[in-house]
Amino acid sequence: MRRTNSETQNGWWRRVDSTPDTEGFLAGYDPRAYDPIAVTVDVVALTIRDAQLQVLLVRRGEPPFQGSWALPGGFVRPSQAPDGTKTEEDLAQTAARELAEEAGASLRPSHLEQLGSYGAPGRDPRMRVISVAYLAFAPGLPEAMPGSDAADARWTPVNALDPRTLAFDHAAILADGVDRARSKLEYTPLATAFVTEPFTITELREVYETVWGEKLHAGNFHRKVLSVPGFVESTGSHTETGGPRGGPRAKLYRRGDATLLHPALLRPATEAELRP
Amino acid sequence: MRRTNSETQNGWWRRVDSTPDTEGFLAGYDPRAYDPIAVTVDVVALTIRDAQLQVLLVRRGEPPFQGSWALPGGFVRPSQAPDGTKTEEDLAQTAARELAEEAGASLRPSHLEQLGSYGAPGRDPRMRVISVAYLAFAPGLPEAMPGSDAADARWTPVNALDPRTLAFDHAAILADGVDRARSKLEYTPLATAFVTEPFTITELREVYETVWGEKLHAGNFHRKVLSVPGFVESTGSHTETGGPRGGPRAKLYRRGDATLLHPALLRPATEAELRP
DNA sequence: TTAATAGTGTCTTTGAGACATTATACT
DNA sequence: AGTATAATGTCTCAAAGACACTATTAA
Repeated sequence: MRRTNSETQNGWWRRVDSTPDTEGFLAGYDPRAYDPIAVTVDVVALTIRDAQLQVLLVRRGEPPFQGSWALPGGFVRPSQAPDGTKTEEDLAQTAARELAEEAGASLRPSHLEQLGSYGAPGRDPRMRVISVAYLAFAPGLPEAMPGSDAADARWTPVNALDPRTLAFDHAAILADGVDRARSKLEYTPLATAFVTEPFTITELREVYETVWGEKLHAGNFHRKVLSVPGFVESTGSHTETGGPRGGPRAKLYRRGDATLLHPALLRPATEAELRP
Repeated sequence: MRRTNSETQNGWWRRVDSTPDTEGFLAGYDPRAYDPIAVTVDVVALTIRDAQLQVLLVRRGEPPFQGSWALPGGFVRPSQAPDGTKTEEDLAQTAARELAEEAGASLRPSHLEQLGSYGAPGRDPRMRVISVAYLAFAPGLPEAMPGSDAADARWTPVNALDPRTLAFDHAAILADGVDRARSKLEYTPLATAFVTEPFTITELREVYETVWGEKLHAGNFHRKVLSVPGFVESTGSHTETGGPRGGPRAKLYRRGDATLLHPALLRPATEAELRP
């Protein structure tokens, strides 16, 4: 149906004032007379800790799904509060704010992108809720979770997670987020979002190995990364020491200016992914 | 902020009943006391007609943006209407329905995927509106638009379109949709969604040339398509006649069973796309 | 001294692209 | 006949991957 027709035809969004000027149009809506739709923003925040891909989860303190773990998120603030305060906020800003409030201001994701929206009827038992999911990459924090607005938030290894323990359809959202991360490593330099600068080529390779879940050939990976224009750029310095079990000191790099990798770092195609 | 906290802390979604059981929780919301957020679904429907990439647009009959062209779309139906009717509908179903109602039931997109959500404050002057955009591919229809629910709907060449004539932020949504289509042709067999079966390799090449906007080498393209497992499969038959200006009759193919192209059909990298 | 690691060298295979060639069918 | 097109062949170059090798550092 056309938006302009739906307003008058089915009464969902009723036009009280029938004059076609904009003023009357704006005043004519009375959506409060009908069942509302809520919009939330949920965040799949990924990091690498202890050589594992981990996701930030918060424990729900109230029903529904009380006691279950869930993705951090919250309702989108409407444009006007009951007290008249204007709080205009973009969806991405909402995602960043939710993340900071859940995990503490110290969690500054180095990458944040929209993942997709989830709006199946019944995904929230209370009402129709459309959730706009965001995907965040953060470098691994050596310390534990900093002081946080949410008492019960923690990083959880994705592999050691029973999907059935997640609230709502968050298991599906998480799976989509991990899929997105895996494929984005192929043709974007986003692996650098998981490490802190400066970093070594080996650290970068460990990002790929952790997210993809497979060992890569160190020598070939090294040469390949350096051959992609703009992926990384040298800092000119080395690590202070060699590895914990020996080996020469590694050269240090920072992020390059490329937005796409060309040629890409393709993972070997799995037959199962190519065919249904 | 955590979802469970936001409900009590800032009063956006007020809990009237403080007992923590689910029943009380469900009854406790009173979102009608606050400014609502509306959710719409808009569709970027692309096809190829007259060797041009075209998008389906509808003319708005009412303000805002009265007289402007817009993407087909409409409000998402809440789970319960005022008369008590339950209308449970998925977001993708909503997109398909909007498309059918705008362009007539004959428009059956051969591909429909979610493109992204657009929720910047002020993108709709009436109220806060979150739009979930979908991307649809349809084979070119030789006839004009069939009898339709919307009187003023038409296919428009994307290139000959002044973005300023589009309502809301639909120019940005359209640009994102075209970008997505261009890159999806590289690593998925979705070019076949723009043609009707059976098709020739030349028809498939014309899809790539039209969407990418550049000529491809016919011979190399031919060999490449046939070398990708599962992209197309032969029907064993030929076209009835040769081309309008001569040439042998072409073999006919149908879609294969691949979901990803391996190896992919990469377009030559533009330097401007790799660097900022 | 032993072992592990960073980084480089070499070879093979695959694939992309430029270009040529053959066969077919329309005007 | 002349021309356009479908389909295939050939050659070159780039890149991925397997493997080897050297240099450097920690235990």
